[in-house]
Amino acid sequence: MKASLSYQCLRIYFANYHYNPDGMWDLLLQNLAERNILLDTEELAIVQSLFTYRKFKRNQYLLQEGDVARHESFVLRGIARTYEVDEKGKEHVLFFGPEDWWIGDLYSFLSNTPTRYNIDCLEDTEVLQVSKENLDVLYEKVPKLNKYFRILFQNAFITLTHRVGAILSRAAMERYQEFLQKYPHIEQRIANRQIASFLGITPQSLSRLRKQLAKK
Amino acid sequence: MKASLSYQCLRIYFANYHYNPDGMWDLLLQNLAERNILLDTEELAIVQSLFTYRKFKRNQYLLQEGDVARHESFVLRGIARTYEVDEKGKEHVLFFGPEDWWIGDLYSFLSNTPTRYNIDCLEDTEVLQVSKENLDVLYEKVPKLNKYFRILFQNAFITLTHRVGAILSRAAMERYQEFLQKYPHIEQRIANRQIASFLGITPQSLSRLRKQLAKK
DNA sequence: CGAAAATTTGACATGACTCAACTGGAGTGG
DNA sequence: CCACTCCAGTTGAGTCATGTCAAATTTTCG
Repeated sequence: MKASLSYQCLRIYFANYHYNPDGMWDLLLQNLAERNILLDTEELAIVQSLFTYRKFKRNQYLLQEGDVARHESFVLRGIARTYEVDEKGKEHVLFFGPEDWWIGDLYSFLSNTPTRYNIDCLEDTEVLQVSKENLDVLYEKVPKLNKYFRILFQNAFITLTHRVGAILSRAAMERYQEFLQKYPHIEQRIANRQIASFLGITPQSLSRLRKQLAKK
Repeated sequence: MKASLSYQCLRIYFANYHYNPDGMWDLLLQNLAERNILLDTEELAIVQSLFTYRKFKRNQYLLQEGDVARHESFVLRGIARTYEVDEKGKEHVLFFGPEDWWIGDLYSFLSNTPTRYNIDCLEDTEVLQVSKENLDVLYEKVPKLNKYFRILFQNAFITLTHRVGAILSRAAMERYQEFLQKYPHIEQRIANRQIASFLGITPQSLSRLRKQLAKK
């Protein structure tokens, strides 16, 4: 199992000529380091043995409604989105997951129950994935990862709290401007209807907001 | 109906009026235990030395906009609310904090910056508070608390994600019914206008929803 | 280049908001 | 014990932001 896994990773390295094998772990390690989590050689080896590298094409799904989320994914390149489909068939974007972010359905992942969300790729996307079993081993063998994810979830909680506040108390225009200011890099890479969906408005409404902004 | 509710509150009030010092830590320890965090005698002593017990009256503030959040609070009894005031002076409830929950403004707490939120008590409320300095010491001396808060924030993140999904994709009526189902114990203790604010609608709209429900 | 998708625009509908008035219960003081 | 006030909740009428549906236009991508 482990052997074939390594082999597969190796094969993917070569298949993906854009990707530098030596640098594959840099982004994750940097992300850890930014939260003051520094791994020694042994810990790094454990991490490397328990994560799996995967590539997804644009429009390919990482997770589909009804399936159980088997992995959490750290995005190395590209951008994914998590969305929900309502009873009228409309999509509602909950998150964008560009490089250096984690994506997945935590609830499904932890509880082993079918997810209500879909996650697909808005660009060709590369990720490092960890399964629940492996993550449990990781927490066991590298306890400092508890601190890492504690900080990660703390920040996610703060961000989401702010987002709920924005939806509750600010008009669509204000939310759009906040979005532009907060995620300028994402805004340029994704379709307006995705942004509209994230903001909780229709593409038509967003178009009108943009028109108003252009006037000024 | 109203009478029995008042009576119940009264009963609870008297039952807890003379707080039992020996039992003060039970709720927190139980909360830890539910997440498989068990403290030995030494660790318990450390925790007890770094938390502070405080009582607040109904309508009293734990935190006011513009101040820096110096503590995170674990609610032992009563119920608090976190709300934001928009530029028109309207209040928007982000969270209710009944017993067994944590409340505070994490962002202000961690970054040492003035908060945009207010936290006040909807009932007489008792809490255990920890300051940032003490929490840092705690993480240092009782590393397993990283795991505790990691799990806590994980769950908070899941709950908030669900809430954003609900706001984006479901009508007011549906959100209200979800709220009733999810927090039946809270619903009976707080004013409708607080619930309306939490749901992101006006008290008038909520009143109309309730009328519709009653018809059926 | 050409088909499909995304965006924009217009006309109209609607759910939720605002403002204002009314109801009823809780608390207060004469 | 009643009159009075206060406040949450309810109800009604009119308004407004945003949604819906449909069509025109632009952009994307095979």
